[in-house]
Amino acid sequence: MEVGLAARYWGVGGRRCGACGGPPAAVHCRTCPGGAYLCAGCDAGHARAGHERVCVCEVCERAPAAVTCRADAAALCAACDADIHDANPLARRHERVPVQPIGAAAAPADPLLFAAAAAGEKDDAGMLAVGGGGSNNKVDGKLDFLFADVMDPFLGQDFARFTYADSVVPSNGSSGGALDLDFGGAVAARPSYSSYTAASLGHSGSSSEVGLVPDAMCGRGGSVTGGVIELDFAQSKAAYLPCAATPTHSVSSFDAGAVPDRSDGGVMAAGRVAAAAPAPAESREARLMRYREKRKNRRFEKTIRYASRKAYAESRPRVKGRFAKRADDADAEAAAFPSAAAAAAQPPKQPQPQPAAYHPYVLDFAAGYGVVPTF
DNA sequence: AACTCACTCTCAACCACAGCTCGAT
DNA sequence: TTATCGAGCTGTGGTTGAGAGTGAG
Repeated sequence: MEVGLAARYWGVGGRRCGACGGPPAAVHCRTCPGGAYLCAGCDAGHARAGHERVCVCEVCERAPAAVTCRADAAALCAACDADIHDANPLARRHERVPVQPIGAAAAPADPLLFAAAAAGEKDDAGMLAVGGGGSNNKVDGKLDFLFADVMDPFLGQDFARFTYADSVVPSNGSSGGALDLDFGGAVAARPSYSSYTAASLGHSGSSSEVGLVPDAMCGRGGSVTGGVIELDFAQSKAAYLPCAATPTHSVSSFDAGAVPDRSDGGVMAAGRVAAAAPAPAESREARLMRYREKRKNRRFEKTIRYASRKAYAESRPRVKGRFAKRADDADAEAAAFPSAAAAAAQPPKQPQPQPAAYHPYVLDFAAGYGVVPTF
């Protein structure tokens, strides 16, 4: 990546508040002559005056946000939007909507927050609810979002809200050791660990290119202590998890982006993160840095959560791509697929040429019915 | 400009079943 | 409180067909 582009992505040289010159600008006031970049503190007066303001691009922090990307949960200026979303086909599919002024009237103002909540999406609804614990101050709640105090609890997490990314795997329904975020009791969202599997965690057990998520991350055998996930791979899946043989998995939250780096806000116990309130001590820069790091490390490859199921699926007989009953259940097979059974019963007119990748264990059931063991 | 046709590309649905979850006992 | 049981759910991959998109005529 070019230096200039990297500088933009990492927010180097973000705008300072045009009013006080102190903290980084968080909003851009359209009402002020020529526009004004304001920090949170200085923005309060403009808010009271009813000025029309939009948040600053969360990537470059140098231009007013033009669009809101729901998949990235970020407001981006036009240039950053183009850079980020032209990067690959998946990114191009991100749904983006024009950013709305902060003071705009309630409901559909920011689809990222409000439309999603209305649609009943738990994670986004959680973002809304976290704003002030079901805040009765709507304006403040939105400002909190803009200043990352709402979104931040999610910045360190990869949620299933990246619903347009191919790598997303719905978290399973377990509640055991899964990371449940309980933001003031308003919502319990389950993270998807898909984005930091292969590279971040260093687990790549499958023969394919996909990442492998250890089951311990998915509800069993995990513990969270002090921002570090300690995975106990000896607890389960030792039989088939390739990574189980090297149980030295202690992943820092920075590396994995899986656990919010909170020293004051969240109470982590028994695999449950209770972040009752945003962490005021953590700077916006740090949180944005973590968000960008996570986005940078995002993986779009398909993620395998259960290696055993993959192995079974690969070894399972198929009919036209669909799973079929086991080959040893021949009678049931004949009943289910009489044409195939009849064809199989016919002696071959000519010896069938063996495919290039012929495997002695491949059973050819009427051309197209095969058992492909992977062991 | 509007329409048809052929072709390419994308993506959801389908299937069986081991393993998991969770409520009941 | 703990253990056990069983019903129901989840996730896995290759193929296919429907639908969208595109370009030529």
